[in-house]
Amino acid sequence: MVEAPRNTRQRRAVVAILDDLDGFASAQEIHDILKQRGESVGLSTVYRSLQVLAEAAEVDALRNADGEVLYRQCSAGHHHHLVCRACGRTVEVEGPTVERWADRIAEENGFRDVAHTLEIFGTCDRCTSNRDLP
Amino acid sequence: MVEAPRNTRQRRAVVAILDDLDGFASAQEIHDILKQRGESVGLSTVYRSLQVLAEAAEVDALRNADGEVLYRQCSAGHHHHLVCRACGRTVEVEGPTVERWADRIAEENGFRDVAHTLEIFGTCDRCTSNRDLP
DNA sequence: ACTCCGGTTGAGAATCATTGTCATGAGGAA
DNA sequence: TTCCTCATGACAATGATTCTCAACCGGAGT
Repeated sequence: MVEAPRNTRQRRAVVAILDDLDGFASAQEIHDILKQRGESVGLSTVYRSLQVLAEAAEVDALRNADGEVLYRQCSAGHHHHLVCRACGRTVEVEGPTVERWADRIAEENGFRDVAHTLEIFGTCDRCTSNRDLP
Repeated sequence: MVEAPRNTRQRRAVVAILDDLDGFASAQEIHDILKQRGESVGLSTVYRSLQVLAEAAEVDALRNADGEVLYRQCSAGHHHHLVCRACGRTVEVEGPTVERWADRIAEENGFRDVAHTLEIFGTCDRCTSNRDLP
């Protein structure tokens, strides 16, 4: 039988941050924000909490171009992301055509246990207009 | 003016490996193969060569689930990959519909300098039948 | 409210891919 | 061949992430 995770201050704090943020953020960024808010949580615990949440599909995880893992609280169901490289602001998008296409391609080539990654990166309008400021 | 890269034994050796392999491989794997073949090349040099080749778009690079960067000599032009998680064997695929979809989504949301990542992972038929061998 | 058990925490060490350093080596143009 | 550079490679350094393990605390039972 699987044990329900305990309701600790630390895990609540991490979830609260994810609630507030609207874009993707790294574990280290979340750790910093927690420190700023005065409800410090150990870095290891931040990583562990995010892992658990990601496995439970309560948050989405993806890698940026530098290979860092970013996390975000998302709506349920399979979807993809349009992510601002600069600020992490994110738009959730659906691509039912893409899903079918990917599965068909995989099947045609005899691949099993298929998964796919699809993310769109760009610079959002806000960050574009904030260029070259002092 | 841009200098042409020098034609060194080490770079030739790395390219030769990429020629032989048909799937994606990590820098460390390529380094190991070079060592096995007796034409040892420093690990730093393997990394540098692959970086240069990737920037020149002579090889494609992607990250596996563990965050490792994998390299492969691919055909020219924009395309995506169906990659075997177990052996790295790869099928190049095109998805013109996906490209247009991604660009349209980004534009509709005011994002600039758009790029996208799309990879399909699975277990290929060979690796599926090789399961559970001694 | 008290106890106790086992999951949870956190400071620091460890891991591991990747990058930086810099003295030495070797393309290749003249 | 000479010489100027860029390239190489052994090694150190980086940085995100994971591991370790003793101390801690949530919460179920009493």
